[in-house]
Amino acid sequence: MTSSERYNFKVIEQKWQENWHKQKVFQAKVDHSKKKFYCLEMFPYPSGRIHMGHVRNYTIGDVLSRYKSLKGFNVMHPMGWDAFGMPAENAARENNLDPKDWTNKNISNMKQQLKRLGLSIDWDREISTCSEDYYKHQQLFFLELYEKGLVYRKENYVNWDPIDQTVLANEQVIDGKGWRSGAVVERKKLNQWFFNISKFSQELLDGLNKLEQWPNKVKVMQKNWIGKSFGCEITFKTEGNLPVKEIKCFTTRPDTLFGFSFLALSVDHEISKYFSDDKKFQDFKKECSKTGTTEEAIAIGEKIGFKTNLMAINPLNPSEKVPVFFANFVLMDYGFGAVFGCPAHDQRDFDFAKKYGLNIKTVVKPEDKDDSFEVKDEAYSGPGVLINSQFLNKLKVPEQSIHKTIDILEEKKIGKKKVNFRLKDWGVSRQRYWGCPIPMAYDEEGNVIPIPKKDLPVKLPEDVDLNSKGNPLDSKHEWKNININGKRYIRETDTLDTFVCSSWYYLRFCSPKNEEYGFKKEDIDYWMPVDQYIGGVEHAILHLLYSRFFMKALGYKNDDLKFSEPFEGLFTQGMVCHETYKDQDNNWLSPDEIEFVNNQYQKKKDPSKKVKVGPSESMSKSKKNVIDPENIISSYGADAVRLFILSDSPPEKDVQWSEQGMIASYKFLQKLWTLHCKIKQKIKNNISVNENNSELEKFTNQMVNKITNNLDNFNYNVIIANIYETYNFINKEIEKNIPGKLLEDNYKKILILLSPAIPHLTAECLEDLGTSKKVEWPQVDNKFINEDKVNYIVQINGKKRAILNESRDIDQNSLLNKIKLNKLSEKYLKDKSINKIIFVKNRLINLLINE
RNA sequence: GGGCGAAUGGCGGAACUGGUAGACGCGUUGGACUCAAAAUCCAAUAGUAGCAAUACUGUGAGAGUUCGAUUCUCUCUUUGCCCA
Repeated sequence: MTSSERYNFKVIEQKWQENWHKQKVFQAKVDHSKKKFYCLEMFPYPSGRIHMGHVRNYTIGDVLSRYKSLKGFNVMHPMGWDAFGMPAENAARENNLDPKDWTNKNISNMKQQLKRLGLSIDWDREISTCSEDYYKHQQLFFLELYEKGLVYRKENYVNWDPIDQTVLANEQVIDGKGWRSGAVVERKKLNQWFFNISKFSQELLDGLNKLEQWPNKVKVMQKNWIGKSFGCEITFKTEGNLPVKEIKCFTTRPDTLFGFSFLALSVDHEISKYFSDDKKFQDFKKECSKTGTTEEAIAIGEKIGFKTNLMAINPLNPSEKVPVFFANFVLMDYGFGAVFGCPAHDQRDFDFAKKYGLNIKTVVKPEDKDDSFEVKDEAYSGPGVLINSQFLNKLKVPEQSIHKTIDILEEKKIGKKKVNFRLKDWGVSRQRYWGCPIPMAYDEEGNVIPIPKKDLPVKLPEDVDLNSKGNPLDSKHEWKNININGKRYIRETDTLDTFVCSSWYYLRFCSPKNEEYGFKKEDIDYWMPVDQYIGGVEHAILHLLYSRFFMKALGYKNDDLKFSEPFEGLFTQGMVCHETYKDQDNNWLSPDEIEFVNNQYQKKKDPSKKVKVGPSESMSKSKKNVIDPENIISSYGADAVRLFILSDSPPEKDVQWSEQGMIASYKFLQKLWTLHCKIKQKIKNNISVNENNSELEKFTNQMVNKITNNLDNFNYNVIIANIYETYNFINKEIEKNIPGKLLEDNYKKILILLSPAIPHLTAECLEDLGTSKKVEWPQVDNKFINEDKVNYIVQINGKKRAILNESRDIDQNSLLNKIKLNKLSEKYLKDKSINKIIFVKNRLINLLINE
């Protein structure tokens, strides 16, 4: 392309993308002489088309990868596909396709789209979780974890969709109904496979402290999710007509034991076996199953109970006996499925006690109230002092009371100090076709046997009937019935949760082609851990916690793994938002259906219809406020899109999509090219002047400093501002006479500074200047950072009155003398005495005078 | 209800460990070019007063610490996210 032409992004972007591809510029190889940098963005689900969220995510990662690479790191920046999951199965069913074909077609389409963004990805490492090459290793990991005792099978409640005959994830239950069938979801017990993640609760919690480069909020979320609570296990003696002598409870508030007024059990508590013939209890149990399984549903739902004839004895006050209930708000997963109720100091217990007319005894008063304080309309759960609690009275709640009570209970051998975690084991069974088969089988008696490792992989069968009710694998008899060592078995037909696939993919990228095992030790020893992981904050808990667990599980009883945390650095980017539009009938409208005429929005085909503009929300198909990246890239080019998506907001915050902003970025690149042509001409003319123009050099060095700092701190929006600043400066500066060599050197440095954000245009410019060798990130010459002259702020009584440009490191008295020579002193200091002077070296001077 | 964060021009947002508030972009206004428009270029753009130099006010509200606070502390308001 010759300099006089308008910048043609279509030609140039394609040219460089091909160039990078042919020369394998981004191919990563283990090289122990260089420091590695593993940059990973969360891999996409192959839905068929990329969306703006991907553009933002991968642009951020690309800027980082390119920058690190220019800085001399050996960068690995891979990409793959989170390719198992329900959408493929649904799409396949609706359109009568094979999920595999559907997925692979989507992958190839999305790959093309990603390539058009000019990402510095090593495509030789591409992986797809639905390929046999990937999931066979996952099956082996499953067996390894099984051998280590980290995988087990148990009965558990699930959200069951009675129409689709399938298990639903919590997020697929909307208002208590199945998201697709609309059927009322039931709680059903199913045998499922579990990963023993709770075994690592403490480790997962402790590990967070080491993750210095993680956003604090993510660590806090994980900490809350793991939910370590410190409390006490108390054994209550019981009396009644059942052969039950005692019930174990876990509580975090043993100090309120004197306020004890009932004991509540989960309907699944072992005691429930004595009620199996009790019709009323069974009805009650059915009623309970209508409340969802989430903690929130339980908190909001009405509290109901079923009274037993048992009485529990307060261990600290044996004359006191309280009723034992089954209650819907007690979960078998928490503690022992039994809690003691103290209505005065827990709102849930309070509501329950009111409903069943139970005693409400106040045992904590706020510090500022006297001992006659009584809980009336709502429970009091704040801090204070214990009252009405005999020997526990006057203890401070919670600092003293909990520990002290536990000590007493331990002494009396009634209770035991105990730590409890909220984190539950990870149920990984899914009753679906399109997932990784679980390599297990059952004999005729239902005993479990792992599939022998030599028989792996358990391949997902093809040509299944997706329209069959329930799990399609169940009716695939020729696949299901197998023979191992001459004995008949039935395969496990559940497949693994797709979160399992994404829990170790970062390892696979290190050895994507390794046949024998999921990774090669020498590869992960070099590349792992991931130096920077980038993705949406919506994965703050599950995916990141599961990945952390998987790493620990692989390292369990295995000394080969040298690290336990997979992601050294984490960055969570914000979403891409757009205004929402509705017509008069409250139907969502997409941005292409409307236009802006005469200061108002109207429908394109029907200008008489008014359009309501709603708040800007994250782009989603349901609200139709999506912008298709492919169209945008076609109209404006990859560099322009990259520039815009980075420019408007800090990357960790949401960004507002703006067509005007997009156009501005596009125009700016045209201006940059025009400037490039001017500069090239100037270099060519090579004016030899003796003038020593150091302004350009100074600016360049300061900009190297600024952009480097901003890159290091993820201030990518500020980098774009720096790029604009640079343009503004140079565009003016080149009007001056600048020696050709000086101009060329500085301009090249600047192009390198811009290259992580806009790689195609800068590559073209560098080539146009005849740069052929590999470029490096420029160094800062500190003499340009610390200038000889400094702007001193002159304040009088704390108010800025002037700025004096004086020599660096000037002392207070010299500066004061300069001020006295200035007209400033005439105005402000005449006939006034200076009481005090505050002098900050190279910054400011503040004169305090009498008014 | 609990935890964490946020609040700066018309808008998105800058401001290093307390030291020139509003970088940069969008929008708006005026001008140049043009028969005209688009594109492009130049200039202005926190508010109030003033012809102006300039002065005063100003970072959600109120207090506090300080010579000096967008930045630190406390209270409140609004708002976002997570958990319930």
